[in-house]
Amino acid sequence: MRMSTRARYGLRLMVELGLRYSEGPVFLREIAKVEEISEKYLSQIIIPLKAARLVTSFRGAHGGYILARPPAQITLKDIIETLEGDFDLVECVKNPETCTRVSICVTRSLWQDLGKKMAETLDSKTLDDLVRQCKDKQNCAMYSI
Amino acid sequence: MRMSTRARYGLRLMVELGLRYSEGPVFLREIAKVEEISEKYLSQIIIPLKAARLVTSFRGAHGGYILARPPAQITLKDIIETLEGDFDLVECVKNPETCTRVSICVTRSLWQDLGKKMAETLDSKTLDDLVRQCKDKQNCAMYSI
DNA sequence: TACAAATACTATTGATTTGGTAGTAATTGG
DNA sequence: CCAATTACTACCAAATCAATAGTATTTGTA
Repeated sequence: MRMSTRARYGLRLMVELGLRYSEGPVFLREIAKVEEISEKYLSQIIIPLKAARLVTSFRGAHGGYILARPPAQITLKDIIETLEGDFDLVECVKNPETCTRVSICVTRSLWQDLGKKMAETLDSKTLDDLVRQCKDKQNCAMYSI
Repeated sequence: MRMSTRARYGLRLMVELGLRYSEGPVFLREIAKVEEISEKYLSQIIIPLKAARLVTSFRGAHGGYILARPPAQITLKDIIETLEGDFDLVECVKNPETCTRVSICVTRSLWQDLGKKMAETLDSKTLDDLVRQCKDKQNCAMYSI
């Protein structure tokens, strides 16, 4: 069971945006360089983050991206859910009508519980927690330029 | 984020074996019928469960499968881990040497935490919990024959 | 001992998802 | 006007998923 690179890269992207939140819009190129991720790929990953209103973009010269709100107001659940989809581990959790066995199946509630637990765990942490950790390390990517 | 059908079918398979644990070996054909899953596919899924010593098989006429130990002694973590792989959500959790950024990356510990939480959640439940739920429902698959 | 019924093993396959790349269009500050 | 940036569309190779097919092996029993 692995997290997709979309979610992994996207989270790193958000951490970088969090580190520079007070400095205004950041070029994707810089983040790509610092995080050693393809800029083209990051530009794909950031689309859903924009759509979810976690990130705001500015086009044209001196454009860039900035968090739509302070890192402390963005939970990791917000981010992962946007990039990885919801935490309904099986289809029948959200759409019970897609399975004829829901009334007799005891596994459904397990998947429901597990998904809820994952969501809770991620909802209890904010982007700011990661940003602070990064700053505490003193050697996080953005500062090593 | 979805659980694979391997894990979903495999768990249902294990619940059925749990329901009949006291009755000796069960034919895969019967479980396939009751759970409405392809017998051929189930025969693939049960291989890792056997390898993990969660299930014991008997070949030949009047063969079948039976749980290797009582349902109360099999956690759901045992089952899901066997079918879905470990709970290391990113490669670097288990193999830090595969990423040059582990020393500066703050996302690694998050993935580690989340994986651990999932494992804990599943480790706190046993197959017997699901078997009991099924029996309580009075209408679980094995009883509806 | 032959046979039927079951598991064990090996290979294949179509569909989907993943993890990107490439190229062009649109926007905008200077 | 131009350079720099985001936005959009299309494409693609590789891996994974969800099976299916067929054959081999084992074994209780008639």
